[in-house]
Amino acid sequence: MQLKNQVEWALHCCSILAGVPEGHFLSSKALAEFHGVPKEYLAKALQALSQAGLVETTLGPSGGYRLAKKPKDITFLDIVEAVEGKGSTFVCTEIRGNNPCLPEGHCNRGACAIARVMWEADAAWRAKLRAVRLSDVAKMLVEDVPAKILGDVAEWVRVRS
Amino acid sequence: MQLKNQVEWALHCCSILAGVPEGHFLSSKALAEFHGVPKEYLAKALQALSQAGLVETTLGPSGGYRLAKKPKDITFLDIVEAVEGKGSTFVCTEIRGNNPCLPEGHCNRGACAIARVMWEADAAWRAKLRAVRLSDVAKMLVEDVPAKILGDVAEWVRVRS
DNA sequence: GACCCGGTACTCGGATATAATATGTCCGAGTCTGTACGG
DNA sequence: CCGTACAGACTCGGACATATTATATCCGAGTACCGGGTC
Repeated sequence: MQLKNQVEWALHCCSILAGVPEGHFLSSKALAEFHGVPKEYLAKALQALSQAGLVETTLGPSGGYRLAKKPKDITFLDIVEAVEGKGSTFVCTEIRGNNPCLPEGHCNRGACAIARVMWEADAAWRAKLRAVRLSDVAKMLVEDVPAKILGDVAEWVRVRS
Repeated sequence: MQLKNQVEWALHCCSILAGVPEGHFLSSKALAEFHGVPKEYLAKALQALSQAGLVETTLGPSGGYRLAKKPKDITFLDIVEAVEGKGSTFVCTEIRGNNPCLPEGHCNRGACAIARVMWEADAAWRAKLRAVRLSDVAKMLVEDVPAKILGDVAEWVRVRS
């Protein structure tokens, strides 16, 4: 099991979009160039974000994407679920129903014990992702990345938006 | 992203193997019949468990599988990792390195902020799985499943092992 | 009667096809911008 | 000089191929059991 690359791309793109000046948009082409990934394919990830209502789009020259909410109101989980879907990582196919020892017409009450455990773990994963907001990334970057580079990136975004 | 069906099968199989009488084995054929899944394919999941050292095998008539450790010493994480691999669900491809604003020869120190968050969530997921042991499943089943059925299953296993 | 030996049937393990999904690419519909023209 | 209409170019969005992974299946190597033969 492995998350799609698009998840990583979407997260990085949102992190960049958070720095787009008010009222401006950043095109998928610019985002693709910035991250060094195929433009056409990255567009699919951005589409998913758009359908999830996380980003807004505009067509035409100087069009592109921008966040639809404030960075404070977008969680990692929002982005991950937009790309990967909201379904649980574990799906119970109820194979316990094939148990030959079950009496005819037996009906299992509630979820099976194994599924419960797996779903709990899944919930813990999602809880961790829900706890981190896009605004938190900005703070981390300030600590990690030299101010000079941060400034250059901001300038690069400003020019392309 | 979705876990393989084999994970579910492996968990259920281990839960059954925990009830095999001391010194006996249960064949993949029996496990497949019990769960109503293709025998040959289930064997792959059991192979993974075997390679991970979770189960022991014997060939020949009355051969098959049995747990290599006590149910108390086998966690859900052990089983999941045996089938899915130990790799993180999130892989960082370091696309930040493609950032055009980076000075020549710039070397990123430490993991990128986004990867750190994703890995933390992954760790939380694994921690939940590590906290549940195979022996806990037996307790849950006692609460969920009528004693009559539990007894029938134990008898079924005894006959086939 | 006890021991040894060989055949048989059953087991696991890895190598091999098929289906589903993730990855990557392409083209068309729509719209904003910039310019040229007319008032 | 200002407003308007139009052409162009750029955007997103979905439809279309390819690569990788998951699913399912098959066959061979190896071993424990069982029966017969021998001491």
